[in-house]
Amino acid sequence: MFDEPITSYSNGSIISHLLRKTIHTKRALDESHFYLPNLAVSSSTMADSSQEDQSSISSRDSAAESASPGSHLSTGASPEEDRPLSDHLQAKRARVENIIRGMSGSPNSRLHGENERAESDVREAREAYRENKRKQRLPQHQEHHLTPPAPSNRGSSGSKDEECHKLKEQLQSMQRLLRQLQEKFLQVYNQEGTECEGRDDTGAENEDATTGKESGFVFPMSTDDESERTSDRAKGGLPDRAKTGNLFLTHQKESGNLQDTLKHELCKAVSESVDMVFKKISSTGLKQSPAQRMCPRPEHISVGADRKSQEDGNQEQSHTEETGKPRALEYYESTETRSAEGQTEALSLVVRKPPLSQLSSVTPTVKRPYPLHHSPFQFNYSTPLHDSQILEHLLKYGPHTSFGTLPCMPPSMDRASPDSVERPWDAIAMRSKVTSSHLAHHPCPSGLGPVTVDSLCLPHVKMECGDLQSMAERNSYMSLNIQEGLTPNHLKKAKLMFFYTRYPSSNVLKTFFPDVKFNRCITSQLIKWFSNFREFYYIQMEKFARQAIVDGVNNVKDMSVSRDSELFRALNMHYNKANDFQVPERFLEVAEITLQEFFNAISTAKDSDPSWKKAIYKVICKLDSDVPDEFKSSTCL
DNA sequence: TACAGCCCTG
DNA sequence: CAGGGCTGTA
Repeated sequence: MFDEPITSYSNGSIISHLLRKTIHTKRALDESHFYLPNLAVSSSTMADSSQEDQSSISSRDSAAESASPGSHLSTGASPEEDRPLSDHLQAKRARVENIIRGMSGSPNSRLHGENERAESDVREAREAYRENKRKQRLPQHQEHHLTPPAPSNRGSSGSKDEECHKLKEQLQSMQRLLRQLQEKFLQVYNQEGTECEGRDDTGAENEDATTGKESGFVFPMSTDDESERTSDRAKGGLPDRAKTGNLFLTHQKESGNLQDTLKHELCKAVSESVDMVFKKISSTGLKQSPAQRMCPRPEHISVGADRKSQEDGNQEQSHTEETGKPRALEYYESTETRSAEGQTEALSLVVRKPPLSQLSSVTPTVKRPYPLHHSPFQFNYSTPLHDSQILEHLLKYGPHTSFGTLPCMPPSMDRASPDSVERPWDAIAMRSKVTSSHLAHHPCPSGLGPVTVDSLCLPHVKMECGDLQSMAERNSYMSLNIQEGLTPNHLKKAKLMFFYTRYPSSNVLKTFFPDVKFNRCITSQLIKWFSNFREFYYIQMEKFARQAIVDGVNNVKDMSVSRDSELFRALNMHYNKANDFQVPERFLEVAEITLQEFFNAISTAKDSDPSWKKAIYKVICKLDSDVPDEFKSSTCL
């Protein structure tokens, strides 16, 4: 039954696979193949994931990253490949049991209605289900290169042992539930089989050939495409059957419908059970040191390879399934269902939530050998503070939903960036940069178009749906109210103020940046800005003055500055790039005076004096005019 | 000594 | 645009 490379299937597809196989063999299955002696794999996997957190995170991280996990898994060169196949199967079975258990808490689950045998377990699962409702669909974390040593060997804490024990028990109960589910499924199927007489074999094979290919390896999550198909079947199922005209078709539809429904439930349950496990583990991990909290390598490392291997076996299916599938769902699939052979437990599918200090060691090294369009966003990186809320929201409701429901998010911030492109992995690198340095000190509100992105130092960062970028912008918006730093809007405002004042005093700055919490650093930065503005200004003046002299201009009166002149265009481009500000006439006058000063100085060879410009500066600094009061408003821009 | 401002550099 | 060095000034 398991002689085919089942290990290359994803954890999601394994469910379909098991079901399909179960049907196909019609109870010929020996339970002992399925039900393995102990839970050593899964429990040790659990222990290992947390335990590795304690001991060898950084080294293993780097090793995992450099080891190109994709090829590692797809080629089957892993040492785990040599492990008894039963280990994987058992672990996966445990995982499925976990899923089934989660389903038992779902009101929609009717296929496995009575679970008296595992009543207490079900209750526990329900509680866990409720507990983790809010965290469902978190990206999962897989550990493919685990080498599971005994937790006690490395002195894991007692609470962790306890957690592992609990999880072990849960897994056992889930195994039982899975068996029940399989039996149920078989019952239903065989009922239909007898009804449909000799069709059974054909139907089973057909199931294998069609349904299996069609949806057996991905979760039929309620995408438009899939739900449409499902509802079609639901609509057509019973009536068709009554017609008896096409019993074969009827049977197919019903099985497909049932299977779809079942898989849909399983799909939901996967997220929930994974979240449940993660929650348990993370709660344990919080007691550890920051370094220990570092989780094993993120799941996405293997995703590309997994996907590839999966597609190798199910190319037609993948193509048909993926068209019209929301990105978010694809992402979940990619993380959930495309695990490879080492994937043993939901436990290891953990979202890392290290403290900020861990960011630099986590994010920059991530590589992703993954088709660009397959992963809309990555949330495996750390999620401090409100980011985590945003991520949670995204994970719960998908990337296309509004953030308006988030209490901390003004509804207006919900729009996605227009220039978003699918570059999820760049987004990873972006995030570390943004979080570690720029967002904190240079929050950047949107509204400046490309400037915004550049100012955030995100020139190569493109995010599908604008999720991450808009997230960054939301960060900026929120910071805008805190005003612990200067924003690009402040810079823009300062540049416009330069049209009035070239040498603003500290008091002027404080007056005209009332929304800025001034300290020595901020003041220096603002002063530096104006210093830079002046620098550019004078450089332009000198350049044009010299050019005029080269061009043979003799009379200083020929040196004028109008809105048509090149000099003005250069200055306007610098200080008023958007050209949405009417430059005051006074600035033209000052510019003209400055240009003439330079012209005179250069024509009289004063520029031989190293400090010849100082005299000009002395003149120009007296030409400042008052900045309009409109600039005092913090919302003027 | 502290600070503002300029210059140079990246 | 920012950082750092340098200079002039109070």
